[in-house]
Amino acid sequence: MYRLEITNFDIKKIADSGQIFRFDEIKDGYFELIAKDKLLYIKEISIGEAKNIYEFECSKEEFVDFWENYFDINTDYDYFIEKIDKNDEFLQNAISYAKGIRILKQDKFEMLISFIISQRKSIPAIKSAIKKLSERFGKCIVKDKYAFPTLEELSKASIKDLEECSLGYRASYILETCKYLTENPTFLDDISNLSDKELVASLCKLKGVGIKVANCTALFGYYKIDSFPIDVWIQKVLDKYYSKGFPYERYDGFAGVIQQYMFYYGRNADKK
DNA sequence: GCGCAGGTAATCT
DNA sequence: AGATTACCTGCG
Repeated sequence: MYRLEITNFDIKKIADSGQIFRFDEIKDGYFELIAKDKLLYIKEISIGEAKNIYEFECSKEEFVDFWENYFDINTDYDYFIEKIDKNDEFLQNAISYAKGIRILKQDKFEMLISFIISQRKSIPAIKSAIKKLSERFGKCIVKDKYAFPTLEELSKASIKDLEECSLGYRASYILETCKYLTENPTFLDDISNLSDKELVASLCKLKGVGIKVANCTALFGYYKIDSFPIDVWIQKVLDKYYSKGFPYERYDGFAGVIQQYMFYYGRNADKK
């Protein structure tokens, strides 16, 4: 057990923020998360004005070794929030609603495949496809819980196997991407040294990866927090509130954090 | 029953 | 370059 009292950290919002598909509230205030070959349960103890308290069902060592970095605990999100334009009404609303979201440091390969799957799918459908894929090709962590498959594991899948995981036309995208990565085993690591722009361009070379999927992979798999993925929700926000242009320069270096606040608020609160 | 969902690639103007 | 369209499947 490891208890944490912390600001700008809200598990429920993070689980529902669209950056992760393997994080669920399985009972009220009780969460299940699968990352790499780790399974973690988290209990919400209290949600406060400033700080929230959580109990992580793991040792302090495991938390410090892995989860602290994974949850981006040591980044000062107040710094980002203070930089937001006080006169920007939409962003101020978004912040008060979405405060608590952090950018998780997830696995590159998992993010790439997950966001290839995500196209033209609703979140429940994405989650269900990833679950099937993991159960079929990933390692068993404990009974009924499976890790996301590694490249080696997923490469064993035939097009038929993949289609059976409700992937539809995305099956060939995943097959070809796995094939390319097997032939170029250091590709995903090598491109991490590139500039954000070159990283996204490199990812776009993969079959089934366009600008949106590449940006999501960069933001959530490479922690390139300046990436600003534009999906239908963000596009709606941009059209409605920033028809004269969004001030990207102002948020240079952390636009992805702002994007997450905008997305969460736009999708969950600012409907229509 | 049927339109559409956190897009991409191919094929047009 | 920019606009249009097919694409699998599951959920509402």
